[in-house]
Amino acid sequence: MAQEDVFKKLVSHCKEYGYVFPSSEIYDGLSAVYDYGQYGVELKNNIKKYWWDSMVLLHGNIVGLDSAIFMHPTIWKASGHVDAFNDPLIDNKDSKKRYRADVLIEEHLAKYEDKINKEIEKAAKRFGDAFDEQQFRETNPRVLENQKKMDQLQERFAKAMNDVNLEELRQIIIDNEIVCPISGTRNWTEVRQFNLMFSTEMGSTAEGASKVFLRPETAQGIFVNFLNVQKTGRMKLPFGIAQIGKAFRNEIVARQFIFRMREFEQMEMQFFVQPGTELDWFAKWKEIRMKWHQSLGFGADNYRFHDHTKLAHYANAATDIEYRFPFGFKEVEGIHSRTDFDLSQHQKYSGKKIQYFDPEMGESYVPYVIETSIGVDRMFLQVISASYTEEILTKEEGSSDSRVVLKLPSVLAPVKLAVLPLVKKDGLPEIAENIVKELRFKFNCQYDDKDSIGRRYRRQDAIGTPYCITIDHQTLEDETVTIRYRDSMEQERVKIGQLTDIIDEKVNISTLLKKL
RNA sequence: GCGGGAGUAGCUCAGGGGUAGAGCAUUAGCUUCCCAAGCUAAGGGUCGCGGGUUCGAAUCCCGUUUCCCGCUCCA
Repeated sequence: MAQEDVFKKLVSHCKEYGYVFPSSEIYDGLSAVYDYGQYGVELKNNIKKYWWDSMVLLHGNIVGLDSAIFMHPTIWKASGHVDAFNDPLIDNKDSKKRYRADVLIEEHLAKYEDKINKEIEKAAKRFGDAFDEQQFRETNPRVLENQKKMDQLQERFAKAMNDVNLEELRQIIIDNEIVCPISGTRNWTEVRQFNLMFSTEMGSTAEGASKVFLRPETAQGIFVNFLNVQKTGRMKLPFGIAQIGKAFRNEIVARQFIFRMREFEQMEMQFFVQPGTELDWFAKWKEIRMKWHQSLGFGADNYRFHDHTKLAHYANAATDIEYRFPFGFKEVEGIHSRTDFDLSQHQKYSGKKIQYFDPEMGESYVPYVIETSIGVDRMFLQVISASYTEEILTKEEGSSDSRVVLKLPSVLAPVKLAVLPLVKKDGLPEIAENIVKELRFKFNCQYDDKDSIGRRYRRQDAIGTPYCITIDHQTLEDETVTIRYRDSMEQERVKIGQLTDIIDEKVNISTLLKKL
């Protein structure tokens, strides 16, 4: 089956079995927003718990934080989000290409510059040593003409950008007869602004309200709390701060199910280190994080690093951990060496000294930062697409049969076990109910006595329940039950009294953590 | 934004002017059988939305909207 079809089936499986629903579905949905259903939320919580414990529980020098989604607007000035991601975009209707309107105009300005320079070059050749560039610039009519046009355009462009006047930007493009480099036409759409960040009003009255942004990343909440955590926790470098939380981005297109959503959840850890040691720590965190992913057993071949050659303005090294999704290798987690960019920016904008006094070196400095940032939803998609399996089974008499099973790691599975009376009589349901009453304190359990036992097994397979406990007539005699394993479909007979220990050993999160 | 495809039951789809259908799923009961599809019954739909043509529209026409795929952007 084509991978694309597998993905489609996975998406509808998620909806049909209570993992992921399209948001606001009864009102025709809301593009690129999804809700997690009864099993989805359990799986998501388990993923978050596994990440949190691997960071905060296992590292004495990493602590947690839960900073607010609303933050002071200046934070986004300092981080560069306000200026760097506010591009005015324009489309050419013929070539269907989209451009940044400001870039088109800047390129046009550069053309005037080129023309002037060419004039000067020509003149320089002609006049030889006697050439006076300054005088030439001031007197040559063609240079003056171009210079004047350029200055006027520059002025008009700067004003339009400052005023965020999108209509004026379009008018500039039209007036200067700027054409699409591909189609060569001037058939332009309106200029539209794509804001990365969602904004809202803070303050209940219209007059007193001020604009605040919904955070586009959790990282800044960590940076602005650096001093609070460092001082109150008496933290010594190197140390880390971890946070799980929602973030919001106005993506231009948002697609591929929960891979790219407008509202999503991040698990970020910012690790503060001594300047100069950051690349060693970068390498170390690459290794740690890859190990975390691979501990889930989805196959080492399905992961790779994608090192960035083009770095963001704040980074001096960056890599992605990519997973082989049904639609190709895609980023799940980013690891960035962010230098001291963020803390320095906040130091500058807030006017507060954000530094660490290093007792060994006897001096203060702005720490460097290694960031690990993983998308919860992408991780969810990784887990579920690695687990989704369609199997053809051959029965003993030769007929074939199929099943859909989510082979989720037991530790992450939403429902750990189902307790099933083989038949709905002879006191078997009562025994099953008693077992559920006992086990529900430790595990997410289900009881089911509807339909044939085979159907009930298949239902549990579809939601990824790793263990089914079946109560049969032998139970009445010797207090044993069978455990049926989801992946192998094999069964094992055990004492009722042993169930807690047997299951706990398999589903306890520490089983995974010990592998790290 | 452009191009293409699609909206009929929870899911997969049929029906192309004349009473809204099937399979699976769901619920209740029967059956008691260790790996789906045994029996009986029930519930569930203003056929995406709005307008038009018509005695009559899920069906024809116009508009609109949502979703999916591709392109443009992505710290």
